[in-house]
Amino acid sequence: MPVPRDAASRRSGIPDATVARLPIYLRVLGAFAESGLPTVSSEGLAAAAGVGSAKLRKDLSHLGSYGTRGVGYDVEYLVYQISRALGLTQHYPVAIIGVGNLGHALANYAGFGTRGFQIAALVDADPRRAGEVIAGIEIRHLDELETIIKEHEISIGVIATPAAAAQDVCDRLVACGVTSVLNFAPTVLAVPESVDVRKVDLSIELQILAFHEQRKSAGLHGEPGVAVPDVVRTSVASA
Amino acid sequence: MPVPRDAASRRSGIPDATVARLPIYLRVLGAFAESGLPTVSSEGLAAAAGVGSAKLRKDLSHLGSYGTRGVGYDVEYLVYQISRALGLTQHYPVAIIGVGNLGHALANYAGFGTRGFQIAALVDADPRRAGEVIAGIEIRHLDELETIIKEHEISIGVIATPAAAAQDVCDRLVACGVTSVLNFAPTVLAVPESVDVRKVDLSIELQILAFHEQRKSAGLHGEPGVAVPDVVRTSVASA
DNA sequence: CGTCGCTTGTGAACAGGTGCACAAAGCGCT
DNA sequence: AGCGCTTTGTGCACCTGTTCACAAGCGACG
Ligand SMILES: NC(=O)c1ccc[n+]([C@@H]2O[C@H](COP(=O)([O-])OP(=O)(O)OC[C@H]3O[C@@H](n4cnc5c(N)ncnc54)[C@H](O)[C@@H]3O)[C@@H](O)[C@H]2O)c1
Ligand SMILES: NC(=O)c1ccc[n+]([C@@H]2O[C@H](COP(=O)([O-])OP(=O)(O)OC[C@H]3O[C@@H](n4cnc5c(N)ncnc54)[C@H](O)[C@@H]3O)[C@@H](O)[C@H]2O)c1
Repeated sequence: MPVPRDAASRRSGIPDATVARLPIYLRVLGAFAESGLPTVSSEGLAAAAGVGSAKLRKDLSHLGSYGTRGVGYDVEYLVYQISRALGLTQHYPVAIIGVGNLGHALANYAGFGTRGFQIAALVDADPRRAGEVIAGIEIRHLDELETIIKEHEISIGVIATPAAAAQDVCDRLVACGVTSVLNFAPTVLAVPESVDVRKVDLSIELQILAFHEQRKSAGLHGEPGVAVPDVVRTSVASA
Repeated sequence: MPVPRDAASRRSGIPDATVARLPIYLRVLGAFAESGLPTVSSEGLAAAAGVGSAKLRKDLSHLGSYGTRGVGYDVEYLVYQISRALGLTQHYPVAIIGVGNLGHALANYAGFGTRGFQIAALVDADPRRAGEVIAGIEIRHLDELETIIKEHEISIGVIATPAAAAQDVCDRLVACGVTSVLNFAPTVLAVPESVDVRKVDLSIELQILAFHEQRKSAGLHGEPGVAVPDVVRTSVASA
């Protein structure tokens, strides 16, 4: 029985690009709701979210036909529908592994819990850190990792360890049932296909910005649109 | 004079998707270089970077025809070429605005300076923070923002203030010449077209993971690929 | 020097995502 | 009820990016 639906539909019914934007809409809608606005047009919402209105309408159309022609979308109802589509009607406990500089900031981050996420565990390899309490959560030692993950039925792990430890930690998380990982360490993690990994990488972001900076300054004293000037293959190591 | 080159070429010669991956290749190549490996095949490099080998070859082909058929790519030379393409032969001073939990972590982050970036200034609105020294840099008060940016000729700004202050800070940065912004605050920033903004948003990442989590657990006790069940439009506010 | 095996670079097909433009649909006003 | 104004939802064309598959190129080896 061939089911030649397109790949996006086969997986979830909602395209990845849309899923990545839904949280932005959700946040903007939250602000609208607080200011008491009952409805928004696609135009208004799109402007606030920094996207085109057609794209926004197409995104929302994947969730269903909410919205009233001639009027717009009911803010509260749309918040509910997007939340439901994203799976935010459930609460997800998360564990943070590696409570150094970054891990501390994450643990203290208030915006964490606002949308259905709750820090259930903090884990670090350094025995001196064990026992320290941050934001009401006690740091536990790495030895207890498996116990803690299973005890709290954690399915989302946040890795904030040094790069060298990340793959190891990730393997252990996956082994005890974690199926989603948010990785702050600058490494490519290898995981089974059934596990989702997203990465947040500061230095990659900066390097992308640097690329565009270079483009801009090159344009100032040269032809716009010229290719990168080629260099003779000499003195490689000197640069 | 019509110049119907494709849009990617018109902008820079290198597609955006490729630019976003080059830093990953660069990091992996760095590891290879340290372990003394003289050359890599596209297969080997692709595996370490977590991409397909064809994609990697196409990416590299946008920089030029480095690489030797039957052999692979010279690791050191490729590092140099990618660095050059990304504009990392120059050094970029960056400013961090907002030195709270997150700002402190960023300022202490060693991996920052490793690839041509250097923290040139720390700025915070809280007068009690002014004078504090982190990683050898003194925190300055927000009032001095314009002076500092111009003094150091900073073109890349990192915003780590609360969301409410982000747009304001961004406007001021742009006004004194900053052309690239890395935004950690959960807000959509409005900027002129000539300015690049990239955002790092923890809660968006988590929400995307939550979406996939939901998909997985739905699959366990239902049909895979079913659409989201529709709900009657009642009791909107109750959820 | 010719041949063989390996790996690059790329044309071409494909897939996913975007933006335009408009018909369909609801609302309010007369 | 009818009309006109507004805004949604979507078909369609376009464009960017991915994947496949293979000819061309290079080194090694006999
Ligand atoms: N600090 C930043 O702003 C920043 C920015 C981007 C990326 N990162 C990355 O985030 C990671 C953490 O950065 P940081 O500045 O917090 O470093 P850090 O050295 O301050 O903290 C690392 C923590 O991880 C713990 N740890 C080490 N091995 C562990 C293991 N196997 N299991 C559990 N915990 C372990 C250490 O005890 C330490 O507390 C690094 O990979 C870094 O590259 C940091
Ligand atoms: N802490 C995290 O892990 C984390 C994660 C993701 C996103 N964020 C976001 O990053 C931002 C900072 O988070 P944080 O935890 O460091 O908050 P924080 O409250 O600890 O720090 C904010 C700092 O910004 C300063 N500030 C306020 N207004 C300012 C202004 N107009 N100009 C300059 N400085 C100003 C404050 O004095 C304070 O030092 C927030 O927008 C937060 O939502 C934080």
